[in-house]
Amino acid sequence: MAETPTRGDLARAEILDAACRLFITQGYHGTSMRAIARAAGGRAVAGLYNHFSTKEAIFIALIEERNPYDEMLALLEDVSGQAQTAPDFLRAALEDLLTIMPQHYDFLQLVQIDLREFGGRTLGRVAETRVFPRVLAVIERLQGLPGLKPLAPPVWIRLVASLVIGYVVTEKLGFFAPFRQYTHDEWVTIFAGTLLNGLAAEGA
Amino acid sequence: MAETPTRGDLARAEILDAACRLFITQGYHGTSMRAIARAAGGRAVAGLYNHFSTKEAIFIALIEERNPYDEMLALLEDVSGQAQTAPDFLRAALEDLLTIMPQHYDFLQLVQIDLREFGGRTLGRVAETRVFPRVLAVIERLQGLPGLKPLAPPVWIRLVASLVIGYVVTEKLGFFAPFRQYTHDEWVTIFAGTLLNGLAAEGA
DNA sequence: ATAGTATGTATGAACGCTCGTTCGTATATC
DNA sequence: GATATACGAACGAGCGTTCATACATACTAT
Repeated sequence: MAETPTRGDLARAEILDAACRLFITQGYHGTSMRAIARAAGGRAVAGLYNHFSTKEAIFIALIEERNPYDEMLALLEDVSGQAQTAPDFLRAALEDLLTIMPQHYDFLQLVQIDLREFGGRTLGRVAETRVFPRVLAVIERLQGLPGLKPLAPPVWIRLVASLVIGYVVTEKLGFFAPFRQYTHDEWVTIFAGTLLNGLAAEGA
Repeated sequence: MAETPTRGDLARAEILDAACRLFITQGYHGTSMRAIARAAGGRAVAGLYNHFSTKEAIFIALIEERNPYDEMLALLEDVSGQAQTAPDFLRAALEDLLTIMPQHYDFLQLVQIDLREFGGRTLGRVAETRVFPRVLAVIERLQGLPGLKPLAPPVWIRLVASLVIGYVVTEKLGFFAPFRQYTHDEWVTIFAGTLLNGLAAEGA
């Protein structure tokens, strides 16, 4: 395996790269096949159809082949196996996810496009078959750890998802705020530090 | 004032309602003028141009006329005037924002569309002139309150924004999770309760 | 009160353009 | 010579927008 890529493989990848860039900045319906062809090395439109049967097939390929779920789930499972208390788990998981997330910014944008313009159909297929089962297993293990308030398990996945998604979206919104951008370390401080410890320790 | 609305006013509002609905579910470029006309009482396309000069003008009108900034800023300023400590402020502000936010779900969706398909131009104009000055004033007042960790002021607006946005987006994502939806009270418990108090009190 | 008129609001048909896709064919690659 | 990949040209369909025109409403002059 790891065969040397054929000319077609390279073309396919170049098309996916270009399409991803355009989908993210213009949306799916705002991106034309001609624009993709132009951005993928100035090709002709017709050539795209040697690699993808339709425009939607390009989008589906991006969601299915370029998602970070395997990497993220592996880390989550690793953390869940090591943490001794629920707060430990949450803090470690946040640290890991906040590290991985920015490396897959493109995919998160694609997710939002799928939600907006396809009602989430594309992501839904991937999540239901490949992601949720493993997340549920992690939550189950988490149930046995001390330091967990009596909240239903889904709260945890939503809590983490909310923080991480908020982090990413806010970074984007930050464009409008006349403030400097914050570093990764500052974000970890804010979420896992200030939020979980400092504030409440001093609060009412 | 408060004149009785003319036939044109009613038509205009009906068009905006229909356009908002379609933009949210299909995106800006995924929504056609004909689809808007059809959804706005089965009108003819040409009639839309008696009320809006272009398709983009409809979107701009939605962002400019149907944003909740005045209401939200008034509440934020009210809370900031009453709170005696920074944690008090954060908790009260969260409670208020989580109450208001779901009532303006549509607008938050429009914001995301503007970010995606227009690079945020539309929202940017509104935010810079009408929103940021007032937010900065609140942050300034907050600086004088006890219980505030030595973080730069922008952290606070980002923190709140992150939580609120995450909450809204996660509610949307919840569609894919095989869990029940959570009530407003449960969310307040999770954010202002568990997050700020319970967890850290039991954590390391 | 009535007739006439200006104004606001609606319409169907059409224009030029771009869209996603297909076709026939040419050029690489093996 | 077979197969994979590329191309230019063309298709029908749908797009945003405009135009000429008709109906509804409100105001003015009689």
